[in-house]
Amino acid sequence: MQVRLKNRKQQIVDLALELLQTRGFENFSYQDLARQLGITKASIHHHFPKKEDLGVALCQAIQDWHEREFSKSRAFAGSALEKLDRYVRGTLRYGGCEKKICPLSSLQADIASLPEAMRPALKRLDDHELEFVAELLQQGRDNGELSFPGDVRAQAVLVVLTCKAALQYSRVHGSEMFDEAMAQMKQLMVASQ
Amino acid sequence: MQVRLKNRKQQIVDLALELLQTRGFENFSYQDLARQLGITKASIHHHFPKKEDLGVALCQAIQDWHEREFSKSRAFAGSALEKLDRYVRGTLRYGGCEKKICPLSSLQADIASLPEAMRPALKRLDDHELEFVAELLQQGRDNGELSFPGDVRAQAVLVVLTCKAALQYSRVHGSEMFDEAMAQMKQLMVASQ
DNA sequence: GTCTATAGCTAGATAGAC
DNA sequence: GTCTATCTAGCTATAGAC
Repeated sequence: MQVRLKNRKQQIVDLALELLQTRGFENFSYQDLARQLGITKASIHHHFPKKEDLGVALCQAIQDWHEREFSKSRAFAGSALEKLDRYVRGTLRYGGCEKKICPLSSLQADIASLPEAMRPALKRLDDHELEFVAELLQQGRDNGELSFPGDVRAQAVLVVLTCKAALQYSRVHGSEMFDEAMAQMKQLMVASQ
Repeated sequence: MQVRLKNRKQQIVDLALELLQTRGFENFSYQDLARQLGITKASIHHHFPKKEDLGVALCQAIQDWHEREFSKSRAFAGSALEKLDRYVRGTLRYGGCEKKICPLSSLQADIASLPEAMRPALKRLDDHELEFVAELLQQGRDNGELSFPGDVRAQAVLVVLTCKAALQYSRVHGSEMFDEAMAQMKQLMVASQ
């Protein structure tokens, strides 16, 4: 029935997103999805004929997540530092635990093997995120909460890059490394110049 | 003959390292290696019976590279900033071009699927690299070239993380993003406090 | 050291019954 | 929408000839 179709599709996307963050796009299979959902591979193929189709749906799901989170942040009546904290502890992680990295980092790592259709989507998602963080930093610098030299965009690149890599490292070295990196980053942006 | 054995083994490791940096450990096969070297899969298995054995050899090769590069840097009579530049443009890249990321980042991304034997090796390699960069930053702060708040180790984490992520991003967004991130990072370390 | 041949498995994907 | 059955292709790995 139509109702279950949507639910099932959503279940598949949710699980695939989790496997993307823990194992990478090329390192989970329709078999993995089928087993964990209690259905067969053929059923997954019914919803997403090719894995590439699933990949595109994953990008769309991330896009939706971004849009929800970014507009929540814009509506949130807090300081730039608080918003940045919410980004670091929430948005960036996509409901993540210690074993999950950012789904965009995961896709970047597999870029050479990724289906062609996913690459422009990935680039757009990265750009969208950078734009959002740049907006945050701009606000913070304007009202004096943050201080850093140079271009806002360049600093946004630095912040986003650090967050992503910190998630990747913390999977190998423990979450203290994530906290250490975030604390140092913050110190640089309130102490500099 | 013994002489060719060593050469062949080295050829395999060199090529595997390149594929590790471009595609990831789980995304190249003995078939890929065999094809590009003009031999058969069975021959690769002669040198590295299991893929895990090849993986361990890759870690060892990276370790050797680190040791060579780090001691060259220590012997180099330049400023801390110059040494940092050499790290960013040379050591970090492992002979890399625009399509290659750091081999350690690549292994981190695949951590969940990696053979058990490679994980402690990966952690040790990361730590070794962090130690080296911390040493550089310490020297730079001591002689007044660099200035940054907080712990040297924490700043080293920040620098290394940024470099690694910048390589990953630049594969998707072009090398200008790498340059932009490095420039901003440097600005923060000479301008702050 | 390199080869042919092959085992055993898993991947993505499709056809067709229900 | 989900199933069984099946296909093709790729993977890691091994045995044994040369």
